[in-house]
Amino acid sequence: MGKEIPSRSEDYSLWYNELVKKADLAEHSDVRGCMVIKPYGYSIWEKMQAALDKMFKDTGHLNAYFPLFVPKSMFEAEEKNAEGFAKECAIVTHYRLKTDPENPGKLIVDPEAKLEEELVVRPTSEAIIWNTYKKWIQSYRDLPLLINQWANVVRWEMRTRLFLRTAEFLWQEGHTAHASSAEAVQETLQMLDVYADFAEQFMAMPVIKGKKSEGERFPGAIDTYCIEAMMQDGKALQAGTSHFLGQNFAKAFDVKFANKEGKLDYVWGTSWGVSTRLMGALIMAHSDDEGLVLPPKLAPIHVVIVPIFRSEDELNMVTDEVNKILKTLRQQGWTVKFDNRDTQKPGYKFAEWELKGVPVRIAIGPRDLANGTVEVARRDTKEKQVMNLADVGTGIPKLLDQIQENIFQKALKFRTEMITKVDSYDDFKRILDEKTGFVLAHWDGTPETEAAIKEETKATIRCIPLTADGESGECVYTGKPSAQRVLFARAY
RNA sequence: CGGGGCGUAGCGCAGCCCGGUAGCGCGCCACGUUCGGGACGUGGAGGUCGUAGGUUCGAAUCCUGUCGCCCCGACCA
Repeated sequence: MGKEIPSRSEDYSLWYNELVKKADLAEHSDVRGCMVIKPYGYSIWEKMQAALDKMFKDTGHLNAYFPLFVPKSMFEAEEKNAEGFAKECAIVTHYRLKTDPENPGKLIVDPEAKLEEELVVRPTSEAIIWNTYKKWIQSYRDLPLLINQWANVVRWEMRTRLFLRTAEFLWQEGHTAHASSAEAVQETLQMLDVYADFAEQFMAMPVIKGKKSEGERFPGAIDTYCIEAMMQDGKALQAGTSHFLGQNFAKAFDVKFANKEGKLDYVWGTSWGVSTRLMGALIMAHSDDEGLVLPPKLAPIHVVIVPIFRSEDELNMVTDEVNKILKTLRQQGWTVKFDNRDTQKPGYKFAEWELKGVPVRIAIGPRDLANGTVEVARRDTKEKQVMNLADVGTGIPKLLDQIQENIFQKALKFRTEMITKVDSYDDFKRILDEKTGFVLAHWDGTPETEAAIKEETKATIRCIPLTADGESGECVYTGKPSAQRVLFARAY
């Protein structure tokens, strides 16, 4: 009791918020705009980190760590980047507090402890990292430099939402330096692929790869690529970005290298990142009115076993059988939880583990012991089946695979249905209002048109898809020529 | 920053308009009955009513200030 969440149809936003809290993923802290990520939520993040970290290392990257603070003069070196983030920076101006002489027991900022130069709490780390790279790079032999860092960043957002937009969030940011433009572009696209693979294979969330329009580009980048996902309420979510920085940061921080011909040149850069926002994406992509639906590859608990018993004797008999199942499944590397609490009834446990999105539940009681079976329930479809005890070792892993695949296919089907081609502005607006989702439309390529459409419809260009069909046409807004359709949507 | 809402027991809330011994549900503790889809009974513990000041014989309640959080909007690589 008391764990019900509102339905998606009733109030999607409320459903999301309540789900995050009731499933023990995160909660608001008393610090404005900041959240506490609770153990269950954090363990999902750790799963994401582990998978991504391996992918980064498999593509030749190494982890490092750079400071949280960026001196203001360093921060402002790359002008566009600084300008882009200026409005949402937290600044450290002092380094000491002291007792308030007029208010004993309270502290005030010590005016005598003012920093000579303010420190910006990093909203992103290009500045501090490129400032460092200057010292690390002299020759083409030092390139490519392939670094990633796992860190927290702070962006003073006016309005926040758990996981989707918080004032402080966790992420990874890759920062690489290369000897040629082509190589840097290749890196940018490679990491975009890594993100897309991660989203689809681990999160079971289909994404569309594309390039951002000028207006949505990362400040300081030449090109920003992204993966865009579709949420169940028809809104898009940017799930990851990969930037080709050109020589912008190298020039701002004077990072030059001697090439094979002995001539000095600025290095070419990339940066790319995904954040705890992926948690929000994961939740909104799959979950239902009963709670979380987690893809097995990211579920902290793959299988929960709920014993059915009336007496201690019955529990003991069930436990003997459960121990065998635990051994079998754990040997295969699955995380299995045996929920043998005698303080909650089975029905309560069923509901609770459904809320938490555990992919497979096994119930086993006296009836099963007599028949040599277990009851197996899958979270994604809520279907139950009776499985012979002897088959558990092969049947459960197979089922987990099926669930991973089913979740992805379901999301893919939904995403496909939520893409609509439109050829007139009337249709464009109607689809956005009535059907929602992605709208594929022709655009004349100008920032003015993009801004006007955004102003009138709140839809933004999510991306210019990389898999363009090459179909030319006329801009839905101005009627001017367009080389290809771009993807519009209202977005988080 | 504009608009709205809320700070009262661990959580969710009522009480405030109309000042007079601080309540309800869930949770928690104990015991018993229960246990294959969110159990029930009985008893019990738990609150400086965000905070500072004012009015009053008396303030959760009225007044003033202040802090914080949430929601909607603007903003958001």
